[in-house]
Amino acid sequence: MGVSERVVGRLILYRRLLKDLADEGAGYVFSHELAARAKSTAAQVRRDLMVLGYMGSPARGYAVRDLIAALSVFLDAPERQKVALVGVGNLGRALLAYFVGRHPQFTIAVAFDADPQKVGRVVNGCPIHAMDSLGQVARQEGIDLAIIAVPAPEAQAVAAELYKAGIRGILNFAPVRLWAPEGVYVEHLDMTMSLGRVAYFGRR
Amino acid sequence: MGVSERVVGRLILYRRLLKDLADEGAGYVFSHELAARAKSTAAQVRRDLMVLGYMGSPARGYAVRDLIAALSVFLDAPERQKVALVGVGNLGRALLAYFVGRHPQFTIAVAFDADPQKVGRVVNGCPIHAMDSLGQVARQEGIDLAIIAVPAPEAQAVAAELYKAGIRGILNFAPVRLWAPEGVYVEHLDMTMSLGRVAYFGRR
DNA sequence: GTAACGCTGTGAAACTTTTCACAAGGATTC
DNA sequence: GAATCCTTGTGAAAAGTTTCACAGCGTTAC
Repeated sequence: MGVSERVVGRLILYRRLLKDLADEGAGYVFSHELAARAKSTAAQVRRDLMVLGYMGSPARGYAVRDLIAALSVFLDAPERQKVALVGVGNLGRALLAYFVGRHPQFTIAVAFDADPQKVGRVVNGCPIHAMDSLGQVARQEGIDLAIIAVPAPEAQAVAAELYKAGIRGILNFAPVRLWAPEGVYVEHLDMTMSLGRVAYFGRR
Repeated sequence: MGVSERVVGRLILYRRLLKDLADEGAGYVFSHELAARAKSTAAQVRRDLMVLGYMGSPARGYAVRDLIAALSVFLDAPERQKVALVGVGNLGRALLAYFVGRHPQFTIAVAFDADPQKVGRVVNGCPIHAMDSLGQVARQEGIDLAIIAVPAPEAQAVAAELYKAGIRGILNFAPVRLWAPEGVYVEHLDMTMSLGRVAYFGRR
């Protein structure tokens, strides 16, 4: 029973929307309401939620709290996952600020940078280590996931070090298609490609 | 003849890979070589390239220079497209540094921020205007596209202003699903969703 | 009670995307 | 020049994803 990347992405979105609903005090929600917030369709929402096993009531819809709980059981690891950030340039610092605190299921536990000036500092509560200690520190800290925010030419070498350190997933911001061994999941977040697409479709 | 988002994304990737190949001095390339670099398959590459009308030689493959040219005719606007950045926080500054210079087909012509401290400054060659001048300045400068890098609660209001100013495409970094009018293309680049997916698939 | 309503869960249809498989054809070798 | 090789372009099959459509049901109205 493998769930596709698309479905998982939407489930993550639904959970966020449901948290907004909970904050607004909603107790129940219908698939078409969730769909309106997700800019999707009711049928799509119901189909996606099938993978959870959780069932809504035909008359009241989904209990917001319970559905959030079911989504969290499905999406989250039993324990908080530790993330390493590699590359503390402009983008890396922005990512630290963006992720720190906001997401209880992740901790950016350590960062790495090649610049000796940055090594030893603590940014947003995250200590910066030397790049050549990557493997050792990552193993020692029990890091599960990594975010790569280094220049394109260095990304593949960084990834190789991460694989050796036993990392299981990578979020790659460098505009390079990374090779990954069996069993490691890599997501490429290619901002240049995204802007290119906006430019293409933005003129019909 | 509508080309899908996925195909356009891969064409953008192929052009980047072909530029690398050109820099390495390659004159011709086979579909399976391009596929290896794109972490894809030869059949996929050939199918994607069909939309260009450009044809390779059965014996030599694709002429690198010519294929780059055909891709550029397909992907790029006739004139350089002007982009506005809205929100010059940590992420906005990182995006300015990331995009400026590197992409001849775009210019980040102006930026906007709500903080009066930042208004009037020039970051990476890009002048920062007040948020309430958004509509006026965007029209005046003839802005085609926008990048939204403001906090989530402000994103929809910013988008509404951009629509009024006649923008045609948006790249949205805020974790909010934006509503868009007919004819405007919005791409959601949701970093939290991406990290969530890495966390999910990174443990099988 | 009973009827009416409008929802969920889900088979099946429709549509989209990827992969297969092969005819056609240049280049190279003999 | 004929044979061989390995490629491209593309119909057709396969796989994947979304949408349709409706049976079944809890709730509310009367």
